[in-house]
Formats: sequence, C-alpha cells, structure tokens
Amino acid sequence: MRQEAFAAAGCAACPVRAEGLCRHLSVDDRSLLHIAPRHVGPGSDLFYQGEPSDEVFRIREGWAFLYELLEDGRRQIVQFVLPGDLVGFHPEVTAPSFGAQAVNSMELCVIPRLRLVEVAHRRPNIAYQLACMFSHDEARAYDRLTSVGRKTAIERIASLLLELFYRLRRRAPEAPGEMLKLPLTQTHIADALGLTPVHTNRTLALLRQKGVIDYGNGLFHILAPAKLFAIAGIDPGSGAEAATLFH
Amino acid sequence: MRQEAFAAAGCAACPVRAEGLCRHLSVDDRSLLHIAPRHVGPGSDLFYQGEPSDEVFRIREGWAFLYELLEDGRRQIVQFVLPGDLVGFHPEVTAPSFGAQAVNSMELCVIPRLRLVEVAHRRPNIAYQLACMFSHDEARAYDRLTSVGRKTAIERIASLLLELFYRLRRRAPEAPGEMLKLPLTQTHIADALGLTPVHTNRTLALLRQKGVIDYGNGLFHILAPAKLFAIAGIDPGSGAEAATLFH
DNA sequence: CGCGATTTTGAGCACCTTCAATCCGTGTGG
DNA sequence: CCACACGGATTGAAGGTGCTCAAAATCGCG
Repeated sequence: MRQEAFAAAGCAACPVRAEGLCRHLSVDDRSLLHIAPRHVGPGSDLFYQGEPSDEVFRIREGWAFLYELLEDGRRQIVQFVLPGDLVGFHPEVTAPSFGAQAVNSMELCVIPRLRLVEVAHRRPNIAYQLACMFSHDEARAYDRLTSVGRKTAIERIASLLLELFYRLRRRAPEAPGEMLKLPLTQTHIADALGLTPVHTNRTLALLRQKGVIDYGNGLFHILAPAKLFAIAGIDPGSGAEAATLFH
Repeated sequence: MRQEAFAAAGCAACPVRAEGLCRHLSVDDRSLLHIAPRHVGPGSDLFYQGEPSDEVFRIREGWAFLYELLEDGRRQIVQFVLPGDLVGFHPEVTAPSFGAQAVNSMELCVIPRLRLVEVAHRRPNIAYQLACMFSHDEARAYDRLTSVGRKTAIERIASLLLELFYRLRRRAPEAPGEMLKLPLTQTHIADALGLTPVHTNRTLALLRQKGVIDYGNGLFHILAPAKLFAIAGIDPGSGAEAATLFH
C-alpha cells in the first residue's frame, strides 16, 4: 500500500518523528493508522468550527491556529499549533466548537479519526499519551485564560512571546538564543490576546521602545529576557506559570 | 482493608458512580485505586498552585474551582468543578500551574495519583476515558477564553450562566426547569470572567432589570432562556458553542 | 444585637476601542 | 521600469466599556 510505504519512508525523514504521539508508535501501529501526507497553503482551513471532521492532523512543518468565531465576526484564537502537535482529535464529540487554519505553508500527516480511536483502545500507552497531550493543552489554555482575563495588554503580549519562544526552543535547543521566527501578523497576536490590532501595535512599539524586544519582517528579537519575564509577571524561578512554560 | 470496604460500600451509594471515570471501573480497578473518602469544608484548598500533589479527587458532592493567582493577588478562576468531575490529575507534570479550592462543603473520593497512572496504563478504556475528559475540559476552556477575550460583560455573564445551567442539568434532568442553585459569590463569577465584582454586580442587575434572570440567596432563576441565549451570542440550534454546552 | 462578608450604588478615571488616514513592503501587470 | 493594488504596520484623535476608590445597605450568623 502506498500509505504504508509513506508511513515507513516518510517517517524516517520526519522532523517530529521522535516527539509526542509518534514516539510511542510501533511500526504496526503506524500501518494501522493509515497515515497519509498532505500539503496545505497559508490560510487553508484544516477543519471548520461546527463541522464534523474525520481527520486528525499531526504537524510536520508550519504553523496553524485554533479559533472560534462569533456571529458578528469577532474572532478568538484559542491556541497556536506548532510542529509536533496533534490537532483535530475530539473524542466523543462530532462537531468541534473551534476551527483550525494554517498560518503558513504546512506539511501534515493525516490520520483517519476512527483509526486513531481504534489504536488508542488497543494500546494503553497511546491513550495515555493522548491524555497527557490534552492535559498539557488544557494547562496552556488556563494560562492563556489568566492572561486574557487578568493581565494588561503589555503583560499579555510579553507572556505570549515567552510562551511561543519556549515552545519553539524546546524543539530546537540548538537555535540561536533569543531570536524568534514568528509567521504571525499582529492581528493574529491581537486575536489570541483579546486585543485590537491597533492596540497590539502600540503595545509592541512600547516594548520595542523600552529596549525589551525588537521586531520586523516576521522576526522577533528578545533583547532583554529578564525584563520580559518581569513585564509578563512570571517568575522564571518559582512562578506557577513557569511550570507550563518550561515543560 | 478498610479502603476496599469503602470502595465497595461507598460506591453503591455514590451519586456519581455511573458517570465519567467510575463508569468504566471494574471492582478490581476500584480496589487497585485505593480510593478513600474525604470531607472538606468551604474555602479549603484541595491542592495549591505550584505545589506537587499526589492526590487526585473525584467529586461526589459540592462545588470547587480551579484558579491561578498572579504575584499581586489578581485571581483568575479557570474552571468550576462540579459533582462527577475529576480534578488534580496532571500527568507528566509535577507542579500544577493552578490551585483548587472548595466553594462549599464537599464530599470527595481521594485517589493516589500513582495508582491512577498504573490503572490507566493497564486499562486502555480508562486511559481513553481520561483523554475524553481532558479533551472536553479543554474545549470548555477554549469557550471561556473566547468569552473573556471577545465578549462584553453582559455576554460573558449570560454565557457562564448557561454553561453552569446545562452542566448541572445534564446530571439532574429531573430538576426544575430554569432554576439554578449557585453556591457562588458575585466575586467568584467576576474572577471567572475577567471582571471586577462591582461591574459584575451592575451587569447582573441589568439582566434582572431586563427580566431575563432573577436571583438572590444563592439561587438564580432563568426567566427568559431564549433571551439569555440571544444575549450570550449563542445560537442553541447551530451555534458552535452550543456543541460544548449540550454535550 | 453586633460583627463580618457580600451586595449595592455613586462618581471619576483609564485602558483600550473605534474610526480614520497614512505609510510601507511586496507582488503584479502594463 | 514604473504604476498600481494589496495586505499589513503605523499613527492620530475621540469615545466608551469597565476599572478604581469609596461608602452605604443588606445578609448571614454567632
């Protein structure tokens, strides 16, 4: 089968083959899962809010985000999805309450939902791994909720930059120190933080003016990490949020 | 063993024995889990933000909430915990980023964390059930995030009342129609929605004045459910949030 | 009855929004 | 090669939702 060939050949070259879900998959599991590759362009939707989908996606390359829309067009980005993440698996739920959209050009592994359910029921390690992933995502959602509910604009932006920085850094520890390649527009950041693009821009400018960060062309420099932690209201030593940040 | 006796005798009378995690537990599983009962009073902490805990709790009676505190005392309630819920299980994480506090008088089943990990690794159904619970909690967190990030005060309050109403109703379908017994203070509601108690009070008064709800003595009446849905910005027919609400 | 917690109401202020215009980098077509 | 269009970033000015500070009223409870 072509798909099994891909699962074998494709996985060997996969940049995220040793992380998350795939770390626990045996060769048998992989063939059972009927994994198929897919490429999607920027702005493509992986699945839509309120519409049932039978596909689960594992991200090999590229960024996406999960979002909810209100009737009048207001948008909340509830999570950013990075390489190695699994999205689209909603056990026991037919229609997801959120959609998923690609930010840039993405390489995905597509897994039929029922296959994953089947494997999860057969292999406790897989099911447990899924539980761990959901639990971790939940903790991040709680941190974001605290950010949006109780922090000022500058605190929120500092927190988000740190979150993204450490999520990227965990996957690529060899990458240069405080550089952050963000394929996001300021509108994305605004929608993730419950702000307007205008105020997001002003607040980013303020951070730049303070010498804490610099940015341009989709690149963010963290010039003063300690200051950024202080502004975010996170104690890198003992802060509770730091736990989610570093794990 | 006394604990096993409780697990047998206690479970028979447990109001949530047929829901969630316990639905899939065999008698053997139960004795393996070393379940022990506990009573805690209002305001007690089940576990603390940033402090490792080896106990997992299943709620038999009473309400609690999960919350995060900032350095300066700002508090965000990230979730309400109702009878039948499981709290305190953070796989692969030593120190939780949030704490849990009892709202009123509670009856709990306490499970040693390692026991639950063990059983989850042995029984795929249990691990899968955990994944389902986390996934569902995550979806609720996303809905709340959308609420706090993108909705006005009156929309947020309407959304929260509907969420709590339907969560309670699912467990007790026989309960009277639009009555809602909330053991919460207005400060709890404010902290869950990213508002101040003062503004929460004014907004609740506005809802009462509009004839949509009435309240007092910890009881909330939903006088006009359709209006409440409309104010919350939720379409009970096809709205995406409705999916999380009704499931 | 008296105390503390909670709810309620008032007035002024601030953070963030809204509306609007301009600037800039990139890609496209003439 | 330049004009043009387009999305995104930037800046300005005015207004509003929700906050802060403060005090009074009400409720629950010993």
